Amino acid sequence: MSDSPPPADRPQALTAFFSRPALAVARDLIGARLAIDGVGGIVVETEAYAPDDPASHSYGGIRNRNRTMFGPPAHAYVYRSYGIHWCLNFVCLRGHAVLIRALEPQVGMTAMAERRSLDRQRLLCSGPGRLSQALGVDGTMDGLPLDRPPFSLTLPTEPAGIATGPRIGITRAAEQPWRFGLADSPFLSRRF
DNA sequence: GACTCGATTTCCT
DNA sequence: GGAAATCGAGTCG
Repeated sequence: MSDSPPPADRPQALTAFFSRPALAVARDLIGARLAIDGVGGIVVETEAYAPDDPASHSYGGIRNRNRTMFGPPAHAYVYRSYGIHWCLNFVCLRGHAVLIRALEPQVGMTAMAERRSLDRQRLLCSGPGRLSQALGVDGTMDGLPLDRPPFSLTLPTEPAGIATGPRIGITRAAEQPWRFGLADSPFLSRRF
């Protein structure tokens, strides 16, 4: 056990964390530290999507595009939005997923600025499409496990002051307050 | 701050 | 074949 003890505890903890409904996971992810290839920051905004939710990709059953949402928890679900942007989600219970909408940049900000052709921190990751561009997320990361590189995910140790509100950019079930975030963070895609 | 437009994939008819 | 889509940048006022 002295050579290279595989930290079997961490991945299990991550799997357990994500083996819950998206609503619970989305709330508890606020304050987590996410990095991809050493580029990332603090999660400040999420949204929950569930199988019985008309706004969710998983609504209506399994399809080619949403296959990953029905796979094992603690994996990435990446899809293209409006044909232009990539969006990063984390798979929870079967058919549940959490959309990562905004980060507070902390590490690798040079790489982010380069990918985004921007230097203003506030705009680096304040939105799902921007975040994906800044972190280099694309379709090849769909289905990758979150407990191994290039992903690095550290769960929050203490509860944060969480604000809730209606989700953004959807037409069905738009009234559900399934958006979560740090109310006073300047890095939100939109204020609550 | 509000509005318009771009550009691609997926799914339904 | 066509509409809708978990958006962002640019423009106008």
